[in-house]
Amino acid sequence: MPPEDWTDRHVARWRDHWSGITYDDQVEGIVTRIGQIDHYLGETMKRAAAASDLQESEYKTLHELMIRDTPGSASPGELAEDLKISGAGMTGRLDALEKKGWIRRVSAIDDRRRVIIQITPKGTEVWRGAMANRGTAEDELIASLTDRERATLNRILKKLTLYIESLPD
Amino acid sequence: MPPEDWTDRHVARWRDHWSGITYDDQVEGIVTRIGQIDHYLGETMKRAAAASDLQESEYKTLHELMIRDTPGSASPGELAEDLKISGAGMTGRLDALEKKGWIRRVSAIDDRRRVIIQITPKGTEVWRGAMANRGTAEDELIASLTDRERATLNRILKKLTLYIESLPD
DNA sequence: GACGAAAAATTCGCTAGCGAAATACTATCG
DNA sequence: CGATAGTATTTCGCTAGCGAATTTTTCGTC
Repeated sequence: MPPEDWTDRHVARWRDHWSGITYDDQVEGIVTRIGQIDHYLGETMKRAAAASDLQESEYKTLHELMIRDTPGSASPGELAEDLKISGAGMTGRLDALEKKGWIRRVSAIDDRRRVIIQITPKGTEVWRGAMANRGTAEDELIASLTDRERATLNRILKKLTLYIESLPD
Repeated sequence: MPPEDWTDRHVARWRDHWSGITYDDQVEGIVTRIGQIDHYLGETMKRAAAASDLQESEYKTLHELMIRDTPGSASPGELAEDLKISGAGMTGRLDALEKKGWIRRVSAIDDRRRVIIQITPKGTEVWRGAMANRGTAEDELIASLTDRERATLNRILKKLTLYIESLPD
């Protein structure tokens, strides 16, 4: 008898009590497990951020600003899109980072609607500190898989992400 | 040359610009893809909820209240734990549902600290309507995988969830 | 060149959720 | 039995993020 996780029990409760409502075991299993894992990863990211006295949103924003083809430089709209938050939310995040002196806003030359967000030397230092300090919880989670399982998981997950990315916005 | 998803490009940017910062391609791939997929699933759930004039939080709460060994009956703490939100957040959600007449709060007999949340007939009706109306976006996403890939994905994801569930709280 | 549509960033008013604190209740231990 | 620790729920003050609206600028068409 293989061990059960929370999702197995959730799916069993559906089966036991609501036979009139159609659902697919496998779909529900995948969807629920992805949700559970993502929640855990979110918690580990909050802890990693906190280890450098950052909020998760600060950590994510700095990281997305640095890991790009133009490291340390991006428009608010690009950042919002990559981080999958609204423009209004992005403005709020940037206001907070600007206040702390980690970024600055510069008007774009080629298009006066545009703002360019640039990391400051202080912001770079904060981000590097956070990267050095980020912990190993993700690595440890994925370490519970074999090398082969990791490759397989990435391959299958990528089929899903390619599907999602093929959809119109 | 296999197609690239957003995560491939993200990982490439890391490699191209920050060789001094250690990371593991496979880990980053898995973690990022799970995040992307979960975000998409969240969006589909919001749309499914909206199809029945529900907020996502309302939809999730009603669903968790119904899909349990005691369908339609649970304590706030149990619901909060299963939904992975704080007790304070759970109180807010329940206040909103109670206001709409979809649930009621009953004092527990065996333990006066406890409240029992019970679904009302109206709440059951709303939930059934939402389930009937929930759309097929999840099914369609997972339909991009073969049967074998689905089973494999569930098996590997379950290894991760079992690891997470083995950790102390 | 004029006009309307689209785009970029921000503002505004609102909501969901958080952590800490508060209150009441229950369990355990000496 | 009394004191203490732990538990369940809610309240409180705060924050991040949302959708809609706003303002300015750019683009495309005639």
